[in-house]
Amino acid sequence: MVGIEEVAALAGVSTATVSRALRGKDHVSAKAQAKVEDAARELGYVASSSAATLATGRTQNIGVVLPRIDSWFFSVILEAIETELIDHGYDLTLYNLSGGEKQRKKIFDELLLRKRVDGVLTVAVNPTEAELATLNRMHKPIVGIGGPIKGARSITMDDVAAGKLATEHLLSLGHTRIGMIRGLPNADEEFGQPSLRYYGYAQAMKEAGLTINEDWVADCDFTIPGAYVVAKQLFTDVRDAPSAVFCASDEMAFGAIMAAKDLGLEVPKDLSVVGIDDHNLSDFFGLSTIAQKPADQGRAAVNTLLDILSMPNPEDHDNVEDKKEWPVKLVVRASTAKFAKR
Amino acid sequence: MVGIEEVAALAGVSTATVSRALRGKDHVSAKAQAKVEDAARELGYVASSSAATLATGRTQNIGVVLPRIDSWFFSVILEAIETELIDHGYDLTLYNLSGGEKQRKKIFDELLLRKRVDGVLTVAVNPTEAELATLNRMHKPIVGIGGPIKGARSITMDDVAAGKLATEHLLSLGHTRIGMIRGLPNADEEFGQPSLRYYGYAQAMKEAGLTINEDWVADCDFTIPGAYVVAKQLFTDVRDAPSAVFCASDEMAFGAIMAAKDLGLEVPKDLSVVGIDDHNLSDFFGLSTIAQKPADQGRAAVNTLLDILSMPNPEDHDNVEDKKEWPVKLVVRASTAKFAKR
DNA sequence: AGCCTTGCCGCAAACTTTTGCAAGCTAAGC
DNA sequence: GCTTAGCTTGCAAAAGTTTGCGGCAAGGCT
Repeated sequence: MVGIEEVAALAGVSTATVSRALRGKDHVSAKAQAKVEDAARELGYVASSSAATLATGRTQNIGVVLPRIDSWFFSVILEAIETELIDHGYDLTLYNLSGGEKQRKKIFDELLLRKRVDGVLTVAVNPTEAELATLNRMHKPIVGIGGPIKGARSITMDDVAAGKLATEHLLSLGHTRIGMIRGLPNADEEFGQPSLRYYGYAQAMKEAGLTINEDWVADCDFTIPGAYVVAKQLFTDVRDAPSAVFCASDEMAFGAIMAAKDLGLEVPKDLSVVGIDDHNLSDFFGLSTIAQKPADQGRAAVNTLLDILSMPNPEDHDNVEDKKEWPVKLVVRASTAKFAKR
Repeated sequence: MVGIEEVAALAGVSTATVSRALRGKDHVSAKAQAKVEDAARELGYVASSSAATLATGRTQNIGVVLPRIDSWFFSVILEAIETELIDHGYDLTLYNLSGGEKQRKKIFDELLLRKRVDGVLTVAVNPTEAELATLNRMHKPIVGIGGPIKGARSITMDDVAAGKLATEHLLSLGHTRIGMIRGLPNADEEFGQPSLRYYGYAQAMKEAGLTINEDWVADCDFTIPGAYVVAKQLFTDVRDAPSAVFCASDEMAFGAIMAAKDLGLEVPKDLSVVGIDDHNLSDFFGLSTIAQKPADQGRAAVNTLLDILSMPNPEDHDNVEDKKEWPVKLVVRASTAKFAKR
């Protein structure tokens, strides 16, 4: 296995010069630089990251923790994070929490602390006080996406505002009989998005002087099939069905749209549907929705984390609360229309 | 930062004993074991993985390379791989190739070789000879999923057989006018699954004594919207439309089903549809399909890689070609039925 | 009682790189 | 021509763990 010494020998310089030349940090004469680079290429030398880490204390590696991967939001965000990290010369080690509580403990108590990562990015994960404390003790900065983290930096959209915006869109079209398919409170999300989005809905309804018909509000598990089932009930069960429905996620909106179609209802003539996400299939379904651009959120999170890491003195790394509101935007497509008496 | 020496001091033993006690490998007296564990817990000590790597040459870390993450197959497989690796005490560092050729070169030439990973897992990525050679030179074993790798181990389903099985299912139901929506040859897949699945279809048709109507074969980009568009054409354009269609992926089958519905066709009465994958939404759509169980494939790949790594002598690591066929299974649901004259 | 085996444990080398410090060299200025 | 400044380079220490080898103690056997 070829090490830095072989390269130094071949280039006729010391290992110190090799190290400096290859990283281009310090001043090295052009001649030496060239000799070293040639030698390194010839030998196929690439530095051992463990040795470098040991010497510098930096791993050039970020730990990313998320509850699951196999769903639209998480996979999109993960892909964006990965690409952004690579661009900045960082590796990504992945931890998904789908293995249960024991695995979570292992990840936070051991894996993240093995001096294997310089910092941590969490997505829709709410670290406990204890978890945050260990991270802090190790001076590992953390930034979260998809939910405010008490005592740390986070990038998160305003779920109440999003829910309100979606509902107001329906209101502005003249709808008054507006239902909602909301997420189950104990879904993966650890931050109560389900309730927050419902609050936004409730708030908008109240401000419009409308009361909420509880029969028009259904709980659902955030999946297409789940929404299909509750939507079918919602649109048939009650004598007086809603003329519009706000779904707490785009995938649930897809289920609702398909349910409506199967019931012979036309969207948006008979029923307006609005979601939250701007899923990559939303365009296909013609779904009006609140865009939250997870890929951009991921990139932004990477950049704030890397900013923190580039600060000169380590005590600055310590986690301080700083919640950055992520803007949301209404995207109007073909699933919403002016209310028309049936 | 607390190191092994502090623990040794507090426990009143040498660092050697601490190391041995904490990993439970060597024989350590029960008393010493307890003392060390207490001390470590008290100080919140956890070993530095870089130092351990430097000393042992093993990283306890696997590199996983895939073309994308934001699609069903890849995210499911990635999640399974991650969980399996954690269970075995390994970390996962993730490389996705969506950043283009330059990024790919960087990943294979630098990142994977920094002695940061013990082995490599690729999903639907076909390494070039050169890439394979560097890996080999570094004695990094590699195992691939989703396509045979020349000169390395791989786990892959038989795409021809899958296509044939799907088609034969339709044939066995009495269909003769069978179309196919196949994938575009230059999709992400680097192995030509599109053509392979088509060969299976063609073979089954030929063996049944049927000729293929080229008007009933359409190319598509493996997406739902894409399939929706071509399916609509397929079912209307020709005077004599097919009575059954085989889609090279489940997502394309979903698009086809929705297209049929929008055209007023009933599935399976007017049209039978079969796919490949067993996507998690296939049940919802009632889609008959060929299951390929990506999560199981991922776990199997992890285990063969870990088996290789646990071999005593390093020369055994060298990559040898060994293609393991992954079994596929027909899952019959509600989207296929006996052919009935319209 | 002495010897041998067995089981634990500690010493110190090894793994590979980075970096502070000091020294060497070159060129410029007086 | 000599001094000085500034750039370049090398020496060697340091980072934190693992592990082969040898020593030591205790217990069993003759």
